[in-house]
Amino acid sequence: MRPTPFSTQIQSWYDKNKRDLPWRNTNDPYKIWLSEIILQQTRVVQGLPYYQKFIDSFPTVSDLANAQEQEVLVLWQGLGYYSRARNLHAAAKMVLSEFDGVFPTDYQNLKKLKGVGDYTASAVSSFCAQEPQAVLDGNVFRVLARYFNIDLAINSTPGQKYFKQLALDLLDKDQPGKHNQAIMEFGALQCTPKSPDCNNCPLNTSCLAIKHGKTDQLPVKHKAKPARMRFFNYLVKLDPDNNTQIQKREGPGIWQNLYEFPLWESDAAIDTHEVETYLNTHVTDKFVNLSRFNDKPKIHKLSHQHLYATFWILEIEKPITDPIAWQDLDKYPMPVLLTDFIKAFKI
DNA sequence: AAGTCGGGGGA
DNA sequence: TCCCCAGACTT
Repeated sequence: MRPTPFSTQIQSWYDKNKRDLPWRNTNDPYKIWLSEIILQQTRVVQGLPYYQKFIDSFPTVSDLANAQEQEVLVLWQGLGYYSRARNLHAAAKMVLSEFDGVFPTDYQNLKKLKGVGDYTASAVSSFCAQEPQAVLDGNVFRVLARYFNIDLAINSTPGQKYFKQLALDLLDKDQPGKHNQAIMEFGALQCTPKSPDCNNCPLNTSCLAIKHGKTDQLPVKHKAKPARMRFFNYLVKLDPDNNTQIQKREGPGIWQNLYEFPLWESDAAIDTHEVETYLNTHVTDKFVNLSRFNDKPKIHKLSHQHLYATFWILEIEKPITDPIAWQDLDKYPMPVLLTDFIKAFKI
């Protein structure tokens, strides 16, 4: 079957404008999958160094499966959405246990892997096995919404169904992998979210958003509810040997399986006196000095939470019972809020 | 169907 | 400041 004019033009644009990215120079489904997990909700420039680190540390899916989760999380540190890293590791183990170490390339089996949803299964199966599956990511939503002037919300159920069918109708079944990569690259480089370069676009004569002057209003997306505020008081203990104490964050919630200093979450900003009261009733270590590291709360913004963090330095009288040497902190995966503090704090 | 899960960067 | 980024999972 002949590709649609849309696909032909997109692929022609792709031939001239595609970036040279490392995961485009391989057919190894393990590497393709790894790149797709890293790139979920993540810009290429941000994900690129992480991809290289993972390939260097774990050249094969067996290497990844045999690692400790903590190693994987340390490598993932700073990239966010840490469930991706936990699921990545679990999926690698599944490949060994359920697929005899052979990474699947078909949609149905890919979808069984933890962390692999419709997008990633479509991407890997179309790239590696030329399976006729249409990808639907933020780029594709934007390109299709504009080119066909569709105002269904991309984060509504009717919108998802409509765009999925449209993407499938447009797919070049003979070259689904190239088609999918082309439309995503087109969205990333040409049909950008803000101020797209429509004057220099090969589709500008047939684009319905341009025709109706609605390019800057598409795609339509329902707004997220505003973030909630949280107040984190980190108790940074230092004993006479310059050892400190950290603990693993258990689920549910943010930063599962990452480490942090002992945390007191309060329902408002706290002053020194209130911290002293808290310490006297909740912390058994005797401290010889208490000081506040940051005068104003450090604001750390996540998608759905705004964290107001204060670091309290506690000089402890006796050696800590479960000590961590300060210089060993980098062996533990931690959120950026804490690695920034550790970087700034000099003993 | 709505909420949750990070962090960074562009305008 | 707001929005988006090669989405997936839970409730």
